Amino acid sequence: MHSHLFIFYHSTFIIKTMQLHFLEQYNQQTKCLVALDSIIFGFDGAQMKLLLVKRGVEADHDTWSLMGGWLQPNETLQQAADRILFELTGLNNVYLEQLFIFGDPQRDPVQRTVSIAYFALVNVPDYEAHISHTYDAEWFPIEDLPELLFDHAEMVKLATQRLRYKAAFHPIGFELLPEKFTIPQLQTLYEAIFGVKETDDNKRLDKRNFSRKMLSTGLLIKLKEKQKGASKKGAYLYKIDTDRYEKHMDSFLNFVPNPEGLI
Amino acid sequence: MHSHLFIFYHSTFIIKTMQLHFLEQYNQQTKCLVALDSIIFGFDGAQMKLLLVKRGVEADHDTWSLMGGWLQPNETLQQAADRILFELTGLNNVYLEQLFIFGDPQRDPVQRTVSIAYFALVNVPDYEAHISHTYDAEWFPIEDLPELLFDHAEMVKLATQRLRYKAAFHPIGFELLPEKFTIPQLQTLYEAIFGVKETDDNKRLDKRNFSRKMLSTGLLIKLKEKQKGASKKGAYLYKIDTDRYEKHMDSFLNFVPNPEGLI
DNA sequence: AAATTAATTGTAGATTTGACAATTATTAAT
DNA sequence: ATTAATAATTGTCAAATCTACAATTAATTT
Repeated sequence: MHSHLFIFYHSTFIIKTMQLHFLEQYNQQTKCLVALDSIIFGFDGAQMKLLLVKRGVEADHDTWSLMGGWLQPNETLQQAADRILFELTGLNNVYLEQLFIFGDPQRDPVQRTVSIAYFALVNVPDYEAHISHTYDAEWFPIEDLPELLFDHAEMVKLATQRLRYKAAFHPIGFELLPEKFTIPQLQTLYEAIFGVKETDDNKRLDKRNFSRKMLSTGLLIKLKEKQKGASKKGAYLYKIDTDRYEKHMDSFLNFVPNPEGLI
Repeated sequence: MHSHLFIFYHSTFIIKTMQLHFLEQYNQQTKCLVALDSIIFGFDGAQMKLLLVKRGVEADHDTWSLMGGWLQPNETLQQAADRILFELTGLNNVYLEQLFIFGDPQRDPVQRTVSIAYFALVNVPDYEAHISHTYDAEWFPIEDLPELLFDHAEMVKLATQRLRYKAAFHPIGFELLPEKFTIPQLQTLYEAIFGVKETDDNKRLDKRNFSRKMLSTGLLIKLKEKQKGASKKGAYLYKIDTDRYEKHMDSFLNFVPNPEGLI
């Protein structure tokens, strides 16, 4: 069995014939439905969450699903992912990053479908009210997910790995926090990303080392305000230096000791 | 405009009706051709190369292409990528890693196609004779590529970035070398990955530091043999500790000083 | 025997890491 | 008003790693 390219190159037919064959080759090929499924991670200040919608289809009654939909004829993949997320949640201007393409022949029992998985990080409180009143998406603790549609659980697993990998070497996750945040909040986020519970005292990161490393990136701008209420002393608020962040996204620091074990 | 999931959840039709709508939804969706294109990097001891085939189609006469073909009905994406590479080159047992999916509506002028890009690393001399005598694929220096089909140049660019990123933090690229190799060969490979020419004396990596770092991974097994011919003294040959390599693929060491600038 | 070539190996200062606890600012309680 | 309680902030030191630097070694060629 040879691929079309191979056949073409060996072809000695005249141009017209080749062109015919050419189009035939295109038409003979099986076509697939192309879905886009987005894994939306959220952080509420303590826990990592995942945004899901309920798919009320008979075959998959009561099954929760990632933010999914179909690719339309005249949009790019990125546009499709953005549009679908907006339609399902009202979320806009979320940076969706391509994760992986899932295309097992049996992954969708109805019809052969390849699914392009995207993932994104958002701050839960910023959107919670909006989402829950208007749409049917809900946040679930990442530690306690319901059964998911098709291979969506596998997608979540891979996205979690990718998130941990990135977090271990890059200062990321600021999208998961409010615009103004404290260093302890940022540390709690990092611990949540790596599945360290607040009670796991021995697994928590060292405050001194974390703070030192994070500040050494030069990406955080210290504000004069302090966070009120969360603690008696109050922690200084920081915001991110957006310009520097864009440029130094790929600056590399091990934020997690011995990441080999964690990833 | 609402996605199918959204519509379903709001539907109050009875089950039968829903099921009808459900299938209709599937059928209404546009289907795409799904292509797989593989970027095959090679190394001949001095230069990074890219494996291309000539696509003899009228519309793209004399245009070189990545190793591409169509997804067949009953194969996984990985199987399809493996099969296509085998059909075009005879190469077998090559580790193809998923890179990205390209799906611009206009990327294929004939018909809407999404293309899943894979990339792989192979040792040129191991396969050169085989490939060039039997198939129509050819190696090109990465620095001097011909015009490529569709968005294949973009794919190559992204694959190069990914390769550099990985090489900067992981001991990789052994697939690009013969089974037995020397440290200087490995260093030349690393320099080639980052586009450092042998004449760029100031950009070359430091021999002492590179050797120390690479050996500190514990992945290299020193053999008693020396490489003959390449130099008067002769360099010791090494092989890779495959078991350790599989386990420690993700061990992290900066192999390139200041990688931020390079990636 | 000498010259040539490329491989191999070493070191010292600077930087970063990781493992450790004391101090400080604020609020709540007495 | 004083004290207790809570969580934030900050510091140090030894070990490991990084970087920038050049001399020595093993073989071949002259």
